[in-house]
Amino acid sequence: MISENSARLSPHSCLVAKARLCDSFDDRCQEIVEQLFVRRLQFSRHQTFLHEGDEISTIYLMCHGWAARVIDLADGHRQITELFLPGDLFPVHATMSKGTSGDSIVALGDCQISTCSPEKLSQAAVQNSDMARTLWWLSKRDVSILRMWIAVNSQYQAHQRLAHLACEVIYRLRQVGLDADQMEFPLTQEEIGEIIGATSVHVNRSIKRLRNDALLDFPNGRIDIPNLERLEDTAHFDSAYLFPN
Amino acid sequence: MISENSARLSPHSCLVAKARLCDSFDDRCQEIVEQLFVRRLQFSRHQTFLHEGDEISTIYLMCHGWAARVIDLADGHRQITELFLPGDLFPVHATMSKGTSGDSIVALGDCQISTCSPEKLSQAAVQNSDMARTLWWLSKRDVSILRMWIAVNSQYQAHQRLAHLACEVIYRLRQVGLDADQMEFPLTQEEIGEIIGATSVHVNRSIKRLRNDALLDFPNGRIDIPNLERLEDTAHFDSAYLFPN
DNA sequence: CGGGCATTTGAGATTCTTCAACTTGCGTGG
DNA sequence: CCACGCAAGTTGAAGAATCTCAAATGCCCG
Repeated sequence: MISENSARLSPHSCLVAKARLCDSFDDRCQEIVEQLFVRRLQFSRHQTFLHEGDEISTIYLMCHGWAARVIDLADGHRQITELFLPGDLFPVHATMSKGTSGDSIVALGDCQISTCSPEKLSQAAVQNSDMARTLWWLSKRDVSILRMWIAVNSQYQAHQRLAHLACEVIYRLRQVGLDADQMEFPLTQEEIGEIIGATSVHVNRSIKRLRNDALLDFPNGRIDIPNLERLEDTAHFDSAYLFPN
Repeated sequence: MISENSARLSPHSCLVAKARLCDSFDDRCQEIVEQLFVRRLQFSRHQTFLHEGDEISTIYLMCHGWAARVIDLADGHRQITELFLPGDLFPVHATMSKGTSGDSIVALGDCQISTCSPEKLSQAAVQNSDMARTLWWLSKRDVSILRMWIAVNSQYQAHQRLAHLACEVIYRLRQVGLDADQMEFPLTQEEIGEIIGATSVHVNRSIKRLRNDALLDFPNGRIDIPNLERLEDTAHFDSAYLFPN
């Protein structure tokens, strides 16, 4: 699919675009990243990067595709707690802190990723404090998103949560130079429900409502936002938590 | 009040108790913490540690009392995204990454804290990689809690969310050697609602339900759990996400 | 063509919110 | 000591949001 090509970047350019938002990330850091993340891998939909309980032995850099961190609750409910888009490095904490994973990370569609061992990245962070600060900045941004998800999922109604998610995805992709209009949107309504905390039936009705208001639609596995500004209004979306500067 | 004394620890012992759970935290790290966190401060209920938009210039170590990180959403809703209990260090990310705060941190009751400048702590982390790894571990644990809050708030019903919160508080206090039974429980029903994402009316009815089932009550501003095991069952609580080892 | 997965729709039950009123405890000033 | 006010807890009733169960439709792919 030709239009897909524009969404396929060089292995590091997407991370670099994001990390450039962090003051500490300089040319030297970019060199380090380019030297460390050389191995390439592919994952296909539903393949897991990491199983719950696994010892974490790889740091991933998403180059193309989406993945999700999933918590399986004891009563059978599932919750997606993190979305990994192109340019995202994960799991960031495993760089500097050994341990097993408490939850799993699964591919939401076909993914191209680049990898590095925690040891090498950790060594780079110990030797270069700008690199260490960049990792802290990446983690801080991830945490900021987690906190916003708590707030949005706890306080907003389903159609607002959905609108907020859509806005976040748009902005996060823009930060790494991608355009959501021209990419696949790989989430099923079931999976959207596992993000915003709603059943797939209710997600379906929330989409219907936003579609009727000409705010949001998902035609042909893509996302369509006729009027982003109005969508942001209904979601009370403020991009500050994504550190857009 | 005499029974309160048992909840008042030496400035560092609570953090140390928690950090000892992290492999990297050794005697040298303990020395560093004790040398750095010397300044003492008091905060009283509703005082703010940090306003939204403030430049972060202090790292806090909670010695006694509770605080909360609060997001004020654009539509007037408020959400507590983090609870700071004795032994908690915050904001951890500010140690290694400068910037302004996206949300505020407020005292939920009278607090005794110890402080340190981000510069000094950051310097210690750059010079001593065990210290750096300890900070990463503390952050990883905080993030693990954030993810669980997303899952619980998104998937469970109000009485389960309340039960889960109660279990978490019990276990977190135990990790630093405190006993919730013998401490004040400083949250109003309104504030509980801002944590679990429910109105204070609904919180009240959820408490009533758990009280009727002899699972949980809040008599005289304290917490009473007649049967922790049964409370954990209704909350589907599994303490693994608190890294209890 | 058929099977499987995702989407869509309907109807009824449950959870949660809203609004309003009433109660309780507690400190403060007269 | 009492009166008052205020914050927090409690309760009722109506309505909105969400879930559950069930069925129908659409669509891709072998």
